[in-house]
Amino acid sequence: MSETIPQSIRERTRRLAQTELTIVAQDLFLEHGYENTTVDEIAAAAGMSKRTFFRYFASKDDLVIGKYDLFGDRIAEALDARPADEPVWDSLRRVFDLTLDYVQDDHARARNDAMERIVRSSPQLHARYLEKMQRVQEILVGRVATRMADQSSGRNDPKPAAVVGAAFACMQAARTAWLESSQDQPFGEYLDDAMSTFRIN
Amino acid sequence: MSETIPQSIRERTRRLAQTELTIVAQDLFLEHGYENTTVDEIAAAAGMSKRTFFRYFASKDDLVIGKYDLFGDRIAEALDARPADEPVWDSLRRVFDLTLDYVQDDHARARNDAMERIVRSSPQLHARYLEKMQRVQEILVGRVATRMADQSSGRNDPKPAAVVGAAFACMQAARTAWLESSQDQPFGEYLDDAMSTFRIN
DNA sequence: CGCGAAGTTGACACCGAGTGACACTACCGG
DNA sequence: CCGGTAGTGTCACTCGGTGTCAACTTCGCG
Repeated sequence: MSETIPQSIRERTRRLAQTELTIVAQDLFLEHGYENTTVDEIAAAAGMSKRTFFRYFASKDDLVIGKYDLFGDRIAEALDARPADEPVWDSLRRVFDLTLDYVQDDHARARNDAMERIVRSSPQLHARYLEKMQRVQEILVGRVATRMADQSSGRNDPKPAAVVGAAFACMQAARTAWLESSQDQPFGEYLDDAMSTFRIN
Repeated sequence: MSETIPQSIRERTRRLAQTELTIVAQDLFLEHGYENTTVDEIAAAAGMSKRTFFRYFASKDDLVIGKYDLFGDRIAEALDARPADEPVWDSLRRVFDLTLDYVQDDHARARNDAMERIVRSSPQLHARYLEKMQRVQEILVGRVATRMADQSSGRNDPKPAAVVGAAFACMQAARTAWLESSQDQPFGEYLDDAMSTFRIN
C-alpha cells in the first residue's frame, strides 16, 4: 500500500488527460466529422502518440460514448431511491430526470448536444451507443421484475424487459424530437408527452 | 442492353455465392465464434480471396445481419396492408407475425436461431443489429404518424417514434425470453404477453 | 541523498477489416 | 476472330487496435 489517498494524483492526472483528449477530439469531430478524424490526429493534437491514446481510451468510440457507462449505475441507484409502491412507469419517468441535470451550464450543455448529434451522425457510433443503452436496460430489468412480481407469467417473463425497453424507446424518441426542435420547450415535456402515450396494464 | 432477362444468371449466381459464403461462415462462427473467425478464413473456406468476399458482402457484419435490410420493406408493406381503422398497437402486433413465417423448415429455423444467438454473443454485431432495427423503425414512424394524426402535439411529435420503439422493445424482449426458454411455447405467446403489458392512451 | 520499484510513454512490429488500382481471365455478341 | 464486360486475384495501402520492449519519470524508503 504505497498510496497516499486511494483516489490520488495518478487517477486525477489520468482524468485530466482524458478530458483534454475529449476536448480536442470534439473540436476535430465537429470540424471534420467523426469518421474522417483518425486516432493519430487526435493523439497528435493532444501531444501524444496513438499508443498512449489507447491507454486512456479503450477505443475511439469510447472517447465519445464511454461516459454512458456511469449512466447505468446512476440510473439504477435512482430507481432504487423511488418508493416501492410507486407505479413502475412513473418511477422510470422520474428516473429519466437524471438525463437533464447531468448538464448544468450552457456551455457544457451545448457541447453535450453537439456530441449527441455526432453520435447520431455516425452509424458505427450510433450502433455502439444503442448497445450501451441495451446494457443499461439489462441492469434495470431485474429491479423492475421484482417490482412487478405481482403479475408475472413464469420464470423468464418478457414483461419487465418490455417495460424497460419501452421506457427507453420513449426516452430515445423524446430525445430525438427535442434535438430536432428549436429547443424552446424543455426536454421534460417531450418525455412526458412520449411516456404518457402508454398506460401499463 | 445485353441482358436477356433483368434478373438473370448474373444475379442468381451472385445470390448463390452469397448463400454459399453464409453457410460456410455460419459453420466457422459456430465452431470458433464470430470474433475469432477472420474474413480470410471464411473466404478461403469458400474458395475465394478476401477481396472477392468483400465484393459479395460490404462487411463481415453484413454477412450475418444483412438479411435484416429486407425486413424493413417487408414490415412496412405488411403495415400498409392492415386496415386503417385498426388500433396501431394491434396492427404492429400483427405485423410482427412476419418474424415467424420467415423460417419454415426446422433445419433452417435451427440455423436461424443459432445465428441470432451469435448476434447476441458479439457486442460488435449486436450493436450493428440494434442500429439496423432502428432504421427499420424509422421506416415505420412516418406511417404510424399518419395513423395517429388524430392526437398529435405539434410538428415533431415524439409519440409515433415512441409507439414504434416500444413495439420493437416488446419484440426484442419476447425474442430474448423465447430464445432463453426451452421453446416449448410458441414465440407468438411471448410476444402477446409482452405487448399486452401496454395499453395505448 | 541515492537506490530501486512502479508507472508512463513512445517506437516498432503486428493483426484484421476494408479499399483502390491494376492486370488477367472468361464469356458473350457481332 | 475481335472487342466489350463482368469476375477474380494480387498488391499496396489506410485505419483501428494490441503486444512488446526499452527509456524515462516519479515516488517511497532507507
